Amino acid sequence: MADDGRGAKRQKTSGAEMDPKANPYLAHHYEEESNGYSNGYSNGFSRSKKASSTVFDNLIRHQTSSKDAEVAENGPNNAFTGQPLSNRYFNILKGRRNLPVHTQRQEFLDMFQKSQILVFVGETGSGKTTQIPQFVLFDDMPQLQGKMVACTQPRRVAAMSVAQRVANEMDVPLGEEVGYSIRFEDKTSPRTILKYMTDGMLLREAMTDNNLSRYSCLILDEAHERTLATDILMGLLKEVARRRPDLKIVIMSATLDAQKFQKYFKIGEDPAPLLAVPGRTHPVEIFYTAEPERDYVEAALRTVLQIHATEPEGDILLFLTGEEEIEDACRKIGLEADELVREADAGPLKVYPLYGTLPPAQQQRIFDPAPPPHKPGGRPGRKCIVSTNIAETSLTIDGIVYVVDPGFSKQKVYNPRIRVESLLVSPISKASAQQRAGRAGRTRPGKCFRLYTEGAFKKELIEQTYPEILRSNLSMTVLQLKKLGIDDLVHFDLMDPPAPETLMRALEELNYLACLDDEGELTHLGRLAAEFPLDPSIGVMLISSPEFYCSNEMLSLTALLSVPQLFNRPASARKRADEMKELFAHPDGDHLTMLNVYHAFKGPEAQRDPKQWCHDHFLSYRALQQADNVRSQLKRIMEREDLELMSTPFEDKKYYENIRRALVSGFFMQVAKRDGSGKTYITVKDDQSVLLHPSTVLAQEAEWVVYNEFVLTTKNYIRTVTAVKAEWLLDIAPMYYNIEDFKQGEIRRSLQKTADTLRRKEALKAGKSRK
DNA sequence: GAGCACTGC
Repeated sequence: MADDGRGAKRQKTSGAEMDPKANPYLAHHYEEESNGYSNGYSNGFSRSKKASSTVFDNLIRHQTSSKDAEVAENGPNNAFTGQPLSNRYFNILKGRRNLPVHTQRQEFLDMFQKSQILVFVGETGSGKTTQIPQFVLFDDMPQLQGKMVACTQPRRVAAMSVAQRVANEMDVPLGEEVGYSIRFEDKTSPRTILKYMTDGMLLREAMTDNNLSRYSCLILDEAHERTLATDILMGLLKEVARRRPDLKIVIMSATLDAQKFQKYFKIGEDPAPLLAVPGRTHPVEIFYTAEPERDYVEAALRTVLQIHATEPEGDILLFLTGEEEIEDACRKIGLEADELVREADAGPLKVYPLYGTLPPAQQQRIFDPAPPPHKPGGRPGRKCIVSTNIAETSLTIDGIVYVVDPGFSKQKVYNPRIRVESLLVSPISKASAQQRAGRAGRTRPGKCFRLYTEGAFKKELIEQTYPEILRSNLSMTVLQLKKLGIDDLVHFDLMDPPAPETLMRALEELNYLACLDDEGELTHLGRLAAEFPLDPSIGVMLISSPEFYCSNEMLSLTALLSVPQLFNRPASARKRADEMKELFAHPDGDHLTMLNVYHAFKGPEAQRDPKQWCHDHFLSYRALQQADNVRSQLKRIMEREDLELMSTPFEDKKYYENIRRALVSGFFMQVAKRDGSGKTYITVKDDQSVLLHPSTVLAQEAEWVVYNEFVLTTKNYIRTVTAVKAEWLLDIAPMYYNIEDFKQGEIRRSLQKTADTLRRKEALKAGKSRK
């Protein structure tokens, strides 16, 4: 179909695109509309043909009222598609009109129309995440602009489930007018006008489109969570708002911290306008323990079973800290509950684990209804969800009446002095505890059992968890900011600026990696590294790998390093699991072992029944699948950037050596040297005394090792280690291994010795060749 | 002799 023909036809027939020229308020947008956006829109065109006119014909952008929107929502046809609205739609609509946000729709519109930036505070149950973006749609009419409204979420599951919910509310198939976009999955189409996405995804988009020009309105949800991506986006949006006066911004938050957001987004000297909507939650009765609990997992299990045995109907939500703890607890609760059924005639109890790395299908199971009684009239069944922090915020599960809160979660902590990021089980904040308790009052009055004393709550818990930006290694963030075109990092306006030392560390690290030059400017390598969703050191390693003839292998390894735990080691079968791991072990280290696992996984034997094969070999099928996913994403980027994919032939005796050398090209700052002849190692430059993690396959003899991570538990461990040679360090990272920069000691002596030997060898060679 | 919450076109 010819372009001009389509354009003419659209004006007459597409309701959503109805004669923009006739509307003086839209005239200036007409030109934009004929670029790009119209391409795919014509595909879905026949659908909207039936609607010869729509409610939007009579509305003026940014001048609508809540009444207008309500009339539009009342149908009988869908305002955006022209299709007749379903019965389900009208049923859901009734519920939506009962949400607290609904009563303030006009107030919201007034503020939205008046101000470029708006802070919106809605407590849980206010309906803000689902309703506000829809309020925006009816007034902002992105479909007439060829633009979209985006609503960011810190987590993938939330983006997916909210998008599904809103698609239902708007009576459209998910992925059409309403879609979502997360890593590995873009469920949107050219028709999409409302897109839920992860905050990280929007940040990624900002790197290629610094003005975020595809959007007419950006809604940052759950801003109070202060994820790294949210914090950077907020700083960025302040700048984009200046460059794009047409862009509307809504910051949504759940807590009392609203003033901080208002002040940060001040317009001139005035704080950004604020709209607060009360939540709708039922009262939650809080119980504390009289004495501190020694073993919180054990106490949690006891509490769950007690609730099941004695409390009236209602589902249970238990917060624990990690995957294994959760799986373990689920098994134990299941067993004990069966006993309760047999011995005390308790109702059936279904136990579901919930954590981020769980496959989506299994995550969905938490929404299954509670089991019915064993026999008619018997004691009611209930479900118990054992979850990480993921259930604390975005993911809401209706029907929860009892919350068990041991008061811990795994949190990232960063120590800039020794440049170590680690996960630690730490006490939660008061805000978190309140959030957790609130989960019990979604559908009716509930109870929250805190497994700590009231005194501990009041005196020991901090008010708010520190924002992530203050707890992270910022090398990737700094690289992203550079890529986003932020040159002056020191004056980039962040809500909570990180310590100067942390920034300096990041700049220094990027300089060593040659991602930034001595002036702090992005280098070609830095620009490339920013294209990869990887830590800069790993990105650099991958980019350099063609020089070591092993980019195919490094692609696999990089993918493996960015997914969770590969090796399963269930408490019940540790010995078997270790034996299986031995099958893949490479004497030179864990990186090579992981690579062996991946190759075996992709081999014909495993591929006959990969799930079973993984199970038999105590490997995480999910992790390997995820690695495969990551690998293809990284491969696409490699190809796009013209980085060559190659391998050293497996028969070549340099096959593994090349891989180990390539490891050094990225990990040269994560190197440790054996201390004398003992078991301890010393990290290069930071002089930390560390031990090889007991999970390593590496024999203790290795003089020098590169390590993937530092694990702080009972002792200082380095995990995932591979043996390297001192001469490679000098050869591959001469800038970092400039011997004069090292203080006197074992490491310097050893490097010096290596350098001397190398020089003698060179001299010998030169002498020989002269003869 | 041990433990990865959350995210990334």
